[in-house]
Amino acid sequence: MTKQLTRRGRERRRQLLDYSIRRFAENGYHPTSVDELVNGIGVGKGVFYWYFSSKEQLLIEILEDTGHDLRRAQKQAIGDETDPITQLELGIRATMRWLADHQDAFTLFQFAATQEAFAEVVRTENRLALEDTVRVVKGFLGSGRGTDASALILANAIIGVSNQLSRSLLIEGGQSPDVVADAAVSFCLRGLLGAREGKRALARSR
Amino acid sequence: MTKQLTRRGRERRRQLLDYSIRRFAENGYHPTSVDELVNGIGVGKGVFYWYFSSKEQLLIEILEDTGHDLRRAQKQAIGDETDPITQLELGIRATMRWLADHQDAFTLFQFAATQEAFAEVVRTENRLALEDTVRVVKGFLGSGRGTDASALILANAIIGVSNQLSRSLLIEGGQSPDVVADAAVSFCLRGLLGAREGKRALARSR
Amino acid sequence: MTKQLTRRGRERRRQLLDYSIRRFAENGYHPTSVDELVNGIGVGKGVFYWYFSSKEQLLIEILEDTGHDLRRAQKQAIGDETDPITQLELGIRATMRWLADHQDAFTLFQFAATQEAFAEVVRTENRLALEDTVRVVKGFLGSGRGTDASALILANAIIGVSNQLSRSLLIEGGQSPDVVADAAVSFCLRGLLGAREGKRALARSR
Amino acid sequence: MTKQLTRRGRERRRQLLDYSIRRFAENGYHPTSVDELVNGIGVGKGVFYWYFSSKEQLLIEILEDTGHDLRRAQKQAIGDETDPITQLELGIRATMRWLADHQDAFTLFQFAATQEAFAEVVRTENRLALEDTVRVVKGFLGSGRGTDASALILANAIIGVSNQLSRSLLIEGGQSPDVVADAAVSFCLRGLLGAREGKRALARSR
DNA sequence: AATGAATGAGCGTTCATTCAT
DNA sequence: GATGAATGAACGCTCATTCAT
Repeated sequence: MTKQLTRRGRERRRQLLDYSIRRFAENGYHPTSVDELVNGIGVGKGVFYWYFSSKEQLLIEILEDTGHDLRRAQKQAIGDETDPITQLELGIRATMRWLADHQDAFTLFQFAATQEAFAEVVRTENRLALEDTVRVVKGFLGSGRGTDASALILANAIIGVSNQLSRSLLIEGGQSPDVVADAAVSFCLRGLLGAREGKRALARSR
Repeated sequence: MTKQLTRRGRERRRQLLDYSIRRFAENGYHPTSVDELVNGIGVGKGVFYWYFSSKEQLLIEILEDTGHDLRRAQKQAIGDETDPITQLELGIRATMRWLADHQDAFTLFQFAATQEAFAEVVRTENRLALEDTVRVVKGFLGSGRGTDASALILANAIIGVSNQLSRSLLIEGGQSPDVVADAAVSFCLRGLLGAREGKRALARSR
Repeated sequence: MTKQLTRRGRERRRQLLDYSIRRFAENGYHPTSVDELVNGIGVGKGVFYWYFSSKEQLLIEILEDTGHDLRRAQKQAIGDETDPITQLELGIRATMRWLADHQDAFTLFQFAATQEAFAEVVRTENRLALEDTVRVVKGFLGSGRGTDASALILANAIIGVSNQLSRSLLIEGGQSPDVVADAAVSFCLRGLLGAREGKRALARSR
Repeated sequence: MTKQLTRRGRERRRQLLDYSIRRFAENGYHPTSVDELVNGIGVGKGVFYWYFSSKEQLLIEILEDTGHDLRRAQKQAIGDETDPITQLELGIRATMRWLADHQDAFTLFQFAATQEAFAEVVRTENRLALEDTVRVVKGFLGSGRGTDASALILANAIIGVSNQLSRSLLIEGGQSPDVVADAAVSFCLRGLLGAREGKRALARSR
């Protein structure tokens, strides 16, 4: 299916991906023309279509690559840690560091989420990220009544806090990933601990 | 500056705004042409340029209108309530209800945030929303050392939770605004209460 | 369905049709770009797409217009003549005159017949032309066994002779439509008369 | 001039010719890219330009090859037959059989006749085919006043009948070459015989 | 206020051809 | 002989915007 590329081919492809991510994020996907991409790199227009079947497909591949890379970074950070609280903390820290290094990709996801053409990919990537978080949250909550619904809500809340803090403090506020991570971790842990207390209190009262 | 419009003129303008919001959200700002907008409404091309100086200006006006409307809804919900916790709860509930009714506008903000051309407006609107939230959070924290930095972080966390839960549970999950608001409120309150405890403990220890 | 055009609009459309017919025939459909067409007429490129949805659709409309016009000319020439032989002669003469005046259209049909994209239209137009001819031939043969198959063959033979003579003598040979028509008529009539004799002889022998 | 090829080279070239004839006929000359040709065969792009100097030159060679092959088939069918009527019949039968086997090539000629770039080759091939037919017709008419003009007309009529019947009955109608040939032969012979009668009557009357 | 027509720069994409390996 | 990569002009088409009526 995928074309077999020589080493030189793989480098060219990577170069196009990286440059496109940057320009799409800086200037917007639609306002950035294929012409601009190839001129920026200094190659002929045909090169683009040798490596990507269309501009749309390029962004799709960027989103997939990128989502995969973030999840990989999170998994690697957690390693074989078994305590859910530590897992959460390690995951959030890894996420902040990754977002600090890949702000452009983050912007592209935000954009792609608003376009029908990319909705499918974004949904898939979001689902995968959510599943990972849900898993950690469930480890934390233990099993019991209402765990599934609670875990989904809490996982979303955690992702919301992380994204918003990363955007406002890290990207716009220029703070360091670790400081931002501290803030996110402590807010989320309080939210989570309270949720577990609530669940236990509910269980005792029955 | 602003053109003086007849009643009929004001209705036409409103019609164009509403239809554009819907189409921009469904189909994307760039992929939706002015042609499509005027054809969809059934008027000639000139009409569009009678009411808006450009397509770009149209989206700017949408964003401003919309941001203003959300803040108005929040203020109205809070009314003259003075307890910060209740203020926060009323604000989050109003936000959820507004987002449920204006999902398209929400999508447009998300899109506009990624485009240089609209970054200024979005930043302004976000700043205003943040300031409102910060004010409530400060009321809650009381005054003291580190309040400003803490309030900014907490306000962002609250906004992050609200947005993410609205997106995933309300828009995609199809749940009712009030149920989603419950979840957001309880997560945020735990985060906030914990933060106040922490601050007090810190104060005592000095 | 079809856009309502002002008088000026109708004239522009006609101008585009006529110029395209000429350029497509002289230079080929594919080698002639939309740019060339609009530059040749001295209008902007958008004008083309105001009147035609695509270059392909333009040729389809040319073929339909043209086929309709030829049949109209033939019908008008035959008028209320009732003798089949005279009908045939009048039809062939009208055809030759029309082909002399519309050599470009003739070329376009020949081209379109070879392209999958236009095959449908060409088939339809050919069928209509053939049906008209078959009708005349049947009038000539009378009814009887094998008339249908014979009429189809004879009608095709007549069309083949007319087309080939028009191409080689009229278009390339530069002879007058009436002289070429004489040749076509006499060859076809001999072929037809012989066919009727044959049919009668066959009938008598039974 | 022509490159000296190894056996393998000759086979590759033949493979390219055959595949191109098919694709050009099915899909059109212009819409079929060199890329498609080499991918269809499974070779690299360079191979094409090793054997043919350009896509245009490829079609020219196809037309020449093909025209030569048809005339060869006709000559072989006639052999050393001396009776003009039998010659004509054998020629038409051979033509029908050849056309049945080479419908794609027939389509390509029809296409090429409409393109300035190939007009020269097509004219040459048509002239050669016409000369062969004229020779047979002259043999039939004998010599005398007006023979040349008559022969040209009759030869064209014969070719027109053959081509049209082949197209409509053989290719579209799916009938057998021999049945179609019967129809063409009998129509043409009646046309020819009548022409000879006419010429003799004319001669007697002087 | 409103329309239909027009503009023309610019877009995503294709493709015949070339060339280093 | 053959390949994968590259070129860049050209193509069909779109679209924000303007304008005469």
